[in-house]
Amino acid sequence: MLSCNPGPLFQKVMPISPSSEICRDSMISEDAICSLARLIGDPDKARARARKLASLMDQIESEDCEGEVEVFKAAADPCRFRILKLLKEGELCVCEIMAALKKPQSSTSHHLSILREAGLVKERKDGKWSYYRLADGAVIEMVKHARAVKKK
Amino acid sequence: MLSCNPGPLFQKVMPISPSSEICRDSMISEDAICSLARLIGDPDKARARARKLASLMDQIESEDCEGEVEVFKAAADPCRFRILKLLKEGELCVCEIMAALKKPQSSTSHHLSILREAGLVKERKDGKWSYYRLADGAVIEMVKHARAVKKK
DNA sequence: ATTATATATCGGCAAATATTGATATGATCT
DNA sequence: AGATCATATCAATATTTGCCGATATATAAT
Repeated sequence: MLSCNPGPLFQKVMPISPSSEICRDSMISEDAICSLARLIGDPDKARARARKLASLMDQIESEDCEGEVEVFKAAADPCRFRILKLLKEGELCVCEIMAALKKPQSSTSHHLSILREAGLVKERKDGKWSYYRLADGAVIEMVKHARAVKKK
Repeated sequence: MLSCNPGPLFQKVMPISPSSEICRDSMISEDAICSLARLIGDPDKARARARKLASLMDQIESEDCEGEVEVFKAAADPCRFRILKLLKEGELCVCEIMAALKKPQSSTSHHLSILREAGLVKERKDGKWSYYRLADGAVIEMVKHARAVKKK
């Protein structure tokens, strides 16, 4: 996989080796260390970079990101994104959303359940009707920034 | 599909019918009109609601949302989301990202290309190395709001 | 009670996406 | 030039996701 095996480059930055304290403390892999070998000629920089990478890796392993990913997944579909835009104007019942999207009832309901479980929309039952609305102002902000990203 | 066909409920809100000016002007479907029948006993409210829905539908048909959806799709994957978090701390080369994610080179490169094409990250070439960084502050803001959504 | 209505859920198929080894490209070093 | 290295792209497979008809559930009207 990694073509970056211990070789000439690696030898030159020996101060950072698999046996160094950076490796022991943070479980940083030999491959990772190895990739730092590109900083030839400056072992100090390489060491600093290894430390940084090590701390990033620790952070990544500890934090879970399933929640955020679920939110993005929910918004990452044309139908569901349109639903979010519809709901910006206020709450609507499934019937109306279905009509606006021109999708069958089962599809509409399914998309709504994904949005609901991800926390993007909230449901309010009233008799046999279900009304959906945006869960939070954060949803609108998120969409706004997504648009800003794409603008460039 | 729609069980909401012209029936007793529909008859009661006849003022809003497929032949009304709302229908003609905005291509609002009979199904949509029909779904408004739930506002029985208040044709004025129903008419207002039909107009609102009609304008929402027009808006939805005209605006394209592919850009935003592409941004969300790019962020909606655990690997790619981790990459975004990694890059919050500054630019990294593919080699380091690959090491931090513990994914093969081809996967890492592929994910980076998706992030790049969606506009979330930028690339800088330096010799044989490619350095990636977040494209914009808007990316961080977007992630922040996604987290806020999930917090509840 | 029976029927009609609004929504949710199931199930199977089709389309999209992720994964990864193999190969290609392009840069650097010897 | 030839070898090595970092990254990108290709191609085949595996997994996930969307779609929609059929069915289930629950509420309200008759």
